[in-house]
This record gives sequence, structure tokens and C-alpha cells, in this order.
Amino acid sequence: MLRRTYDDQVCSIARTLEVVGERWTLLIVRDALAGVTRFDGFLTCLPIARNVLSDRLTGLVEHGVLERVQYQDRPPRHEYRLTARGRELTPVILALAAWGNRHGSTPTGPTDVAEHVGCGGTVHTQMVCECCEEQLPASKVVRRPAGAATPPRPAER
Amino acid sequence: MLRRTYDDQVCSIARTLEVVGERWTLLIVRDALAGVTRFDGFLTCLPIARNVLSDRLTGLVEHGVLERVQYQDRPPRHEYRLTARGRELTPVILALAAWGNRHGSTPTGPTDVAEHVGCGGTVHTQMVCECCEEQLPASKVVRRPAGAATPPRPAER
DNA sequence: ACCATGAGTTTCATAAAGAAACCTACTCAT
DNA sequence: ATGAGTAGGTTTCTTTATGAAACTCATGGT
Repeated sequence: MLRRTYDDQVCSIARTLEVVGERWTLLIVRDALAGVTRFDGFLTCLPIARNVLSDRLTGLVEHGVLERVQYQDRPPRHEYRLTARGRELTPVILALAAWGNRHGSTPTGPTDVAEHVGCGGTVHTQMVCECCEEQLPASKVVRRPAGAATPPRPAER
Repeated sequence: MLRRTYDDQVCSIARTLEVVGERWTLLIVRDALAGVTRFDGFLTCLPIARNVLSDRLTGLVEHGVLERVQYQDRPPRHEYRLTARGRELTPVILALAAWGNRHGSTPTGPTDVAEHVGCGGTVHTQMVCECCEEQLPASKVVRRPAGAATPPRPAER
């Protein structure tokens, strides 16, 4: 990333962003989830520069989100496939889509959705309390101070 | 953002990233959710440069994620409070945290969590099928091709 | 009078991103 | 056999963003 990475942030959120937090990366994952696999495929989906795309794909492969697979050899050609680990970013993508749908200050696009394989029903994310099993709105959820402020911060005013 | 924004991407994911996709922004939201409100508060939580923090906070206020509220006037001082809209980013943060916990290639930090106000139970996100109500793993979910390849972009180049 | 606090802004060096051109191996039509 | 086309990249160069440090401003405390 940059000189200052999120690494020193002992936090799972920062760790995830270290992998997918760079510009374009989550849109690449979005398109990969939608079935795009090839270099030129991503190029036509996204207004990204080829050198940057190259860099992002390499990074995603290194982090195990995508894998580079040869799909022909007479000129050797490769494609990028989502790994299981990559597919598990689905909730992140759905949560981003849900927020965008709700708060589209700009012309709200068509609802972006995912569907249940087989069943065909629309899938969405929700927050659930492990204890009472209730489905919760954001107003009923608070972050535990725990991982919050990264450094062992003193009392503070 | 940059010269090339995500704007032409008619997609709710891209729209969300237009608001929170810049470097540091999601970590600022993370800390805001954890109760940080002041300029210097964010500075002590995050290894971010002050000019960049200033820029991000301004952007988040413009997008209605935070609001700038005066909390004293004898030297006028302001703090940044999450709006309802900002609090609704909780599922995004939780989804990022969940992935980071699961795939922490690096020393897995303590589980980052949120709790149910009142009940005190741990809250997590899950994907649910609207039709059959089942809770689904990523392997059972596919993105509908719909929003996939964004622009009706002609061949180009 | 002097130092500290909180919230910024300014200035400057450095690292990313964007654009465009170039490269490599092939395949196919002429 | 020549030339065009395709797929997947690199290289080079220019513009933006980021990071670090210094500086501002209004006030309060000692």
C-alpha cells in the first residue's frame, strides 16, 4: 500500500483492508463474484488503468483471494479465479451494496443482488445477536470498546 | 478521489465506495463507531497525517456520515458525530472484521466485535435467503449477473 | 509572560494512479 | 509470408494523493 500501512493496527478490520482496501480492489472482487475472470474482462468492466489492474490482481493472488490459472497453452493464457477465501468476501460486498441502495444520494441504481444457489431467492446480509437470535438494526448495535482505539490508549479525557 | 472516480459505475457498491472507499475512511468510521469523536482522538487512534484526516472528515461530513457539532465555544471547538446513516455502516465494518478474523494470515488479533445494546450479546452478520430464510455460507451465494459488468461501455480502445 | 490545548492549514518530498505506447506469442485471413 | 488481430502484460512519463513537519489561531492556565 503506502508507506504507512494498516499493519500496526491490531485489528481484523485493518487486516482485511490491508488486502482489499486499495483503490479498485473491491470493485475487482465485485466483478470476480459476478463471473469476470480475465484481464481484459476486468478492463472492460472497470475504468482502471492496465498497470494498476495488473498490480491489484497480483496482490489479490498473493493474498489468496484469487488464483491465477492457465486456461490454454498454445499461447499460454491465464485467468483469475476466486478462491473460497475470495468468495467469502461476499458479505462485505453485499453490505456495501445494501448501504449504497439505501443511501443513494445519487440516482439510485438497480438493486444489486445476490441469489441463493438452487433456491433462487434474493440474499441479503443482516446483523444478528448471538445471544437472543434477534435481527438487529444498526441503532441497537455498539462496537465493544475492545479493539476500538488501536494503541493502548490511556484514560483520555 | 482520483481523476477517475467510481461515479460512472452504476452500482450501489461503487456508490458506497465513492463515500467510504478512500484510504483511511473505513478506519475512521470504525473508530467513530467505537466512540471517537474528536480530531485529536482520531489522530491518536490512527497513524494518519493531519491534513489527510482533515480531508477525510470533511468528506464524511459532506456525505452525511458524520456531522460536525460544536461542543464548546470559548474557543469554539467541534467534534464529529456519527449520523444514523453513518451508523448503518456497521454491517460493512462487521463483515470486514469477520473476514479478517477468519483469514488472518497475520497474527490474528482479538476478535473484533459489536454487541447488542441492552442484551449485551455478541453481534455478527450473516447472509440470509429472503425466500427460504436459510442462513447461507458464501458457497451458496452467487451475484446476479445484473449489475455485474458495469457500464454499457462500448468496445473502446 | 509563557506554555499548553484543540483543531486545523501550509508547504514540500515522495509514492501511487492514469495514459499511452510498447512487447510477446500466437492464430487467422489474404 | 505478410499483415492484422487477440490476450495479457510492461515501460515510461505525468498528474494526484499521501505523509511529515512546521506553522496558525484563539483561549486558558500558572
